[in-house]
Amino acid sequence: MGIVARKEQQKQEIRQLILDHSMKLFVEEGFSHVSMRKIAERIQYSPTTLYLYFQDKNEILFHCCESGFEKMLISNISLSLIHNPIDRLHQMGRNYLQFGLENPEFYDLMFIQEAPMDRIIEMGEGWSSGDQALEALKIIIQDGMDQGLIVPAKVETVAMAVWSMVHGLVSLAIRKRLDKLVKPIDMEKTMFDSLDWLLKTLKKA
Amino acid sequence: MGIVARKEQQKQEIRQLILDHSMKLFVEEGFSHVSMRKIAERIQYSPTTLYLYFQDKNEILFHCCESGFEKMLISNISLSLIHNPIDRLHQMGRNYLQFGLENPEFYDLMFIQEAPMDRIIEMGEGWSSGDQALEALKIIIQDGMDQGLIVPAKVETVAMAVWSMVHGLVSLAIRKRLDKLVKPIDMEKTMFDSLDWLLKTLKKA
DNA sequence: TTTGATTACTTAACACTGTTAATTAAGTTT
DNA sequence: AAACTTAATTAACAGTGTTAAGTAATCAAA
Repeated sequence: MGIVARKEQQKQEIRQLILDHSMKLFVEEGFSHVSMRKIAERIQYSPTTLYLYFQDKNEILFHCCESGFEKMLISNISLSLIHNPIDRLHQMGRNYLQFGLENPEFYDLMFIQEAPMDRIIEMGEGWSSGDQALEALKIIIQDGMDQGLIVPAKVETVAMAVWSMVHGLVSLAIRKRLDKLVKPIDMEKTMFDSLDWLLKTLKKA
Repeated sequence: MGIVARKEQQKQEIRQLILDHSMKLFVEEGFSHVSMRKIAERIQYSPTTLYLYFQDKNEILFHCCESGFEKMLISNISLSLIHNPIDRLHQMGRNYLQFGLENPEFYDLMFIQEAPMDRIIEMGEGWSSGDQALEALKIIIQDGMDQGLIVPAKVETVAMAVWSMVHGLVSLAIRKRLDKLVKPIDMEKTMFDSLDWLLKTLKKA
C-alpha cells in the first residue's frame, strides 16, 4: 500500500505546515491576534480546510504548546552536567526564567491560557512533555532533601513552591504587573535576584 | 445648579448599574463569557449605550478590577492585629491564597488578564489599590529584615519573590496546571502547605 | 409659545471571530 | 465509462467590540 502511505504522509505534511505557520503567527503577532482565518491565509488554504486536519482551534493551540515544551526541554539538557541538587535546581530556575522572557508567547500558551488545557482534559491523558518537566523537578528536589540540603517536606509541596515562584515571576512580568514594583529596566535583573534569594534561603536551612 | 447636579448623579447611578451587573456576570459566567451585549441585556439597554458611560470594554474591566482590590483589602484589615512581621506576612499570604481561590474570576481580572492593564497604562497613573497592597507587602518585609528575621536583600527583591510565589500558586491553580502535580482533592491543602514551607525556610535563616 | 439646541438612547452597520453544512472538483476503483 | 471516495471550497450562522447615523425627548432662548 505505497500509495496510501504517501497519502498519509502528505496529510501529515499539511498538518505540520499548519502548525508551523500557526507558531510563526503566535511569535510574530501574539496569542490574541491569531485566528483560524489568518492561519489559513498564510498557508493559502480556505479557513475551513484547517478543520479537516484539526478538530478545532484548541487542538492547534495544544500542539503549539507541545512544541513549546520541547523547546524548553532542550534548554535543560545541559543540566545533567550539574550534580549538586541545589545548583542544579538553581540553574533550572534560571533556564525557566530565561525561557519565559525569551518566548513570552509560547509561555503564555503553555502556562497561562486555558484553551490548550481544555483540550488536554478532554483527551484524558496528555501534557506528556509538561509531566516530564515536572518529574525532573521532583527528582532534583527529592535528591536535595535526601542529601539534607533542603528543608524536608513532602516533595510535591516543595516542587509546588519552587515552580509557583518562577511561574509567578514570569507570568507577572508577561502580564505587566511587575512594572509597579520595579522600574522596567531593573525588572529582569530583579527577577533573577529573587530566584537567587530563594535559593539562598533554601540552602541555608 | 441643583438640576445639573441631579443629572450628574443619575449618570453616576447608571454607571454603577453597568458595573454592578458586569461584576455579577463575571462571577456567574466567567471572564471569557462576558460581552458588551450581555451586559446591556441585563440592564435593559442597547449595547451601544454602554459606550456613553465608558470608553470601551477595557474601562469596564478596569473598574471591576478596582472593586476586586477593594474586596482584597478588606480581607487584610485584620492583619493590623499581628505584630510579628513573619506571622503577619504568613497570614497575608494565606489571605491572598484564600482570596484567589474564592474569587477566581476577580483574581483573573486583577492579575492575569492583560486587558485592564492596558487601560491603566493608557491612563498613565492608576492601579492605586494595587500599589497600596504592594506597599503594605514591602513595609512588612522591611520590618522583618530590620528585625533580623528575614535573609537580608533589597526589599523589592524579596517582595517580588514572595508575591510571585503566592501569585504562582493561585494562577497555576486557576489555570488548571496544578492537577498534574497533585490530585485535585489535595490541591488546596498542598497550596497552603507550600506557603507554610516557604515561610518556614524564610524564618529559619 | 414656538423655535432651536442639547441630551439620552437606539438602529444599522462594519469588520472581525470560531465553526458547520452543503457543494464542487479531482482522483481512484470497479 | 460509471460509481465511489477524498480534498477543498463557498456560504452561512451566531457571536464579538465598536462606530456612525438617526430618533425621540427635554431644555433654553426668541
